[in-house]
Amino acid sequence: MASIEEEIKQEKKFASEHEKAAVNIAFTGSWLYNVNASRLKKHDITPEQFNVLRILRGSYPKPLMLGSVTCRMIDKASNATRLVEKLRQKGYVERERCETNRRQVDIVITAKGLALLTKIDNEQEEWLSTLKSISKAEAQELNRILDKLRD
Amino acid sequence: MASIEEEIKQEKKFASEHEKAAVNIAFTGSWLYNVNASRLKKHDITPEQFNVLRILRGSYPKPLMLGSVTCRMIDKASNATRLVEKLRQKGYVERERCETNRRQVDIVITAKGLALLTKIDNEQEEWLSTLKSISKAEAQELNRILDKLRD
DNA sequence: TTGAAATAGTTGTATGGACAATTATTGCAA
DNA sequence: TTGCAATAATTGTCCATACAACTATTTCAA
Repeated sequence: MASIEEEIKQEKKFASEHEKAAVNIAFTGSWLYNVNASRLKKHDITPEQFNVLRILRGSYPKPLMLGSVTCRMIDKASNATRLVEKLRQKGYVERERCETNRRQVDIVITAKGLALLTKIDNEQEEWLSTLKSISKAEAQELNRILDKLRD
Repeated sequence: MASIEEEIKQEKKFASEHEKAAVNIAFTGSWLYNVNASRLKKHDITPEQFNVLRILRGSYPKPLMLGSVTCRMIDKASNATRLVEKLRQKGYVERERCETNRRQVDIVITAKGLALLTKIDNEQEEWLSTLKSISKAEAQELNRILDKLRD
């Protein structure tokens, strides 16, 4: 097992378990992101775009306004506009100005977007196997501690 | 406590604890990054630049070649060149072509860079308090599980 | 000895995130 | 009623990452 100290070739010990945990979360998050990005790459889609598509599938066939997409995103950002525009150019989503409140923009996933997600679903097992070095109980404990950490 | 489902306003349950853990790591990592970025902002430095400076302090007064900086970084990237250049412009590091192997570039932290880190060290307690909602034992367990996950 | 392979770093382009300024629309209170 | 504040989205700028192409230097084997 490669400890976090070995991974970042750190000579000195961390000052505390808490500081080590902060680095470990960042490092593991980055590692996980790259594994995910590489499996999505063959579908010509980024993890961020994939995340937005899954959010839209969650509300399908009801559209979501842009702000609702943003607040469900893993990385809250102000550039949902640009992410959605990329997905629109690829034909995975459609945008329409909301008629009842013309400030809003309604976004809905297309049949092509749904088909892409279905295709990726079929590879889900392979992707999840990346995480199988920990047990279900350990995954539960991990989730519990991370939720508590953000308190 | 805000569970990860609440944080991303997910109606459906995750298919598995493992999938939930993957999202939880990404979400918590992003949250932690933003807390860190905001405390470093008053020093006009980014978390990535801060990380590079700490790496250079770790080897001070011995310089590190660029490749050694890269392999110690949390986010391995190919743009250590540009990160170091930003730090050089701010006067925090110096670069010099290595005389024994002219392909390499030696990088060393300056007195100004060391002084900046000392100043930030003094705020370390405040930053670490962000993580204090979990106990030391929980931090240890978290580190154990994350190390195992990357196996 | 010499030229191909390996090593170390740099640079261009695309993607995404942070933040601030701006536009358009709606709501509301004096 | 009107004009100011709030809401929703867009846009510009900067920083960072991913990846590929490229330069310079060193190594090594035919």
